[in-house]
Amino acid sequence: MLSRKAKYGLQALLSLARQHGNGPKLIADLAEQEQIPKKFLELILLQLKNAGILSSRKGKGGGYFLAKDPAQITMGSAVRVLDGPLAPVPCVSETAYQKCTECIDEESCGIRLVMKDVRDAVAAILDSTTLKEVLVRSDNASKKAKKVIDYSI
Amino acid sequence: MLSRKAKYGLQALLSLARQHGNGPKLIADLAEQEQIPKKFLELILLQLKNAGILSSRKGKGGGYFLAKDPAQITMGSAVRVLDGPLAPVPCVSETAYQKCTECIDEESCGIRLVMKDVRDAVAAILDSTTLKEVLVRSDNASKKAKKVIDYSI
DNA sequence: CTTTTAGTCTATTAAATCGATAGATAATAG
DNA sequence: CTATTATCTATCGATTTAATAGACTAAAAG
Repeated sequence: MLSRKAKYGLQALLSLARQHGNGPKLIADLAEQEQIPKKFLELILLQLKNAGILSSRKGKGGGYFLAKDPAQITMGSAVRVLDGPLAPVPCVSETAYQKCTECIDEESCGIRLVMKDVRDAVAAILDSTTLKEVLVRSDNASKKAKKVIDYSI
Repeated sequence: MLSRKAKYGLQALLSLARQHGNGPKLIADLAEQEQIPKKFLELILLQLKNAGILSSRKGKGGGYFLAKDPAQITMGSAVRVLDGPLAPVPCVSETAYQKCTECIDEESCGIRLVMKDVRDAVAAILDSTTLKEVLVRSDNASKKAKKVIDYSI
């Protein structure tokens, strides 16, 4: 399950991606537009900044902006920053592997075998999907919905 | 992330699947063999029973056993019982759909589009993997490991 | 060089969830 | 009836989550 924090973070990233190139955006504006508690959003943005996904400028004309191109930022990287590893169990995580304390034979653990498949499937999707792609897909979906309405007139 | 409860539950199910047909197994035995706190395991097994995955008998000669054949019980069904929906966000759940309160246009929500893919991928794996298959895969992995050892003698 | 602007840091809180435990109760076999 | 074994209800402490508060720092403007 995606935490509220991660969801807020993704919303903010997508909003920043949409206006990428038009200078920084204020936390306050972002909070209002996306309906996110401002103080909570501060922490989230800071975390994304510390992870190298966002950059910021202080003072007048300041705010937050993407540190890289929207096509260079994956959903997977953002989720990992905000919610931790994608793997359902630590013993199949590629980025934060941890051995099961009680598991005797990791190689033949059935749960592990299945959960490894799950992790790989999730990672394949999230690590290959960039903010740019999400915007495109979202726009296509809007357009499609609009078209349906147009036809119905 | 898989909860400890779900992990314990899957361990118990796999153990029961392995000796399916040989009568019921005591909670106490299961708890000891799988190194699970007995009282905690009671609740887990009960939950699986109420979901129709396990059956039980009280009194002497009693215990827990699978309600269906191991090839009829999927990992997905067990995880849903113990950890709830597979979907990372409720608005893409097939079994427990809930609308996002704040989301204006669900159809074009980028986060939703991606998370729907994630849900589908996870569900495709877990809903198609049965306890029986997990046992087979686990045995194959053990055999393979053993073979490596044999060769090395 | 002072004021305003806007991000940064540290701490705290309330509520929810998680993992686990305790003890009483109900059903079944012999 | 008695021993056995699952079932129910309640509770507990620890952790995590979501959110808030307030002081601090850096940059820009005048």
